[in-house]
Amino acid sequence: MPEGPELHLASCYINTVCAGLIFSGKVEKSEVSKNPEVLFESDAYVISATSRGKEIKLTLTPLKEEKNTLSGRGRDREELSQNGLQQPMDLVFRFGMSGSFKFTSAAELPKHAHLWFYTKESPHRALCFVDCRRFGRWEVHGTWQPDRGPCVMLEYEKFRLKIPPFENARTVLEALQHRKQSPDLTLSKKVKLKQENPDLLELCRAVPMEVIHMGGMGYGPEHSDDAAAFEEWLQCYCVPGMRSLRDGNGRTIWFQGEPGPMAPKGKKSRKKRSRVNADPQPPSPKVTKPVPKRSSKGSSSQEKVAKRSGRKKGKELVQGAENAKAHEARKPNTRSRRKASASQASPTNEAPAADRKRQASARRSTGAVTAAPRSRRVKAE
DNA sequence: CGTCCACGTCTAC
DNA sequence: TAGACCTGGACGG
Repeated sequence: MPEGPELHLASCYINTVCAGLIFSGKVEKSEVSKNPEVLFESDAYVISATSRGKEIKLTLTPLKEEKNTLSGRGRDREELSQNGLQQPMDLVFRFGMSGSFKFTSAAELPKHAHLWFYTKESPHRALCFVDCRRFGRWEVHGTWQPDRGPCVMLEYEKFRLKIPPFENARTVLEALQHRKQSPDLTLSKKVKLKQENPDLLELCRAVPMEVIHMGGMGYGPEHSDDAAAFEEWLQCYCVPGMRSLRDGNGRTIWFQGEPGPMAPKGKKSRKKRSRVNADPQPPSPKVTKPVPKRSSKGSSSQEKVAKRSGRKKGKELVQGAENAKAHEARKPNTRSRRKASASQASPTNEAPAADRKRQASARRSTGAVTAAPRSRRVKAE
């Protein structure tokens, strides 16, 4: 699943489950995937992972002792050294909207597995790239995509754009003038100061870091325990009482309080199917009374999940003062999104299967961070 | 059953 | 800067 902290968690997951494990044989790809074949084969190899922003890199490293006999046939020359040994290989993945890694029994590969690596042991297990919507990509001999921004978490010192959404540049830049630090501080001291006195930029890192330190696999399909904890952690995204707006790209931005002077005006209803939504009411400028942080204390976690499951559509997109009412009215009808998952279909068979329920749309925190007004209040989102 | 929506890129106009 | 690329859950009728 695809956001910064999640990609990083996926790399941690891979390194954890693959620690000390020997993989063997060929790398297999589903029929339906349009991504490239991975022409790697080794009798014994190990897998490790690293992440950078929204990319993850797997490194397949054959063990030294290997005497490769047959596997070179028909393969690209560059894959093999002169003595026929399989060379190490990097694969770079992007997760699209629904990618993830799972480590499972090889006999029962997950539905929507599109690339998998077998362990040498018997019975075999497999590390699988699973991607229901198939927006995910991988590149053989991949490198970090050169024109991507730096990693918010691991390359913080390079991540200094300082541009909150819906604020105009002048305001942002002028505010930063007042935070000037002595120019003779070292970079690391500047970074330390920022950590101790977090501003929006610092929180762009701190928030994903919180997700990482939550442990587990965060959110995503079929991790109900983790997902409940994650939803409890969310302070803005899909939280009743918070507001949302669509930006110029049709992306829903969640925030608390005023959207800022450059907020998109209500006009721009969604492309194509917008007739129904042709917003009769202009966006209410009223500030929603903020839901107190952790106000749900005392209710059961199931209730909390249900409370957050209301969907926003049409004129509800801009949630103003009436939101609390609407939310209350909706509450009795909202279904829990938690559903058990069941069957295990063949990974090469992508026929629609109604018997498998997944949660492809868990909550996220990104909007909360990006749309947050500047101040400590950000922290409450 | 049909419509809307979702954690992201890509590329064709 | 619109679509395109996909599946499947939630919801409305």
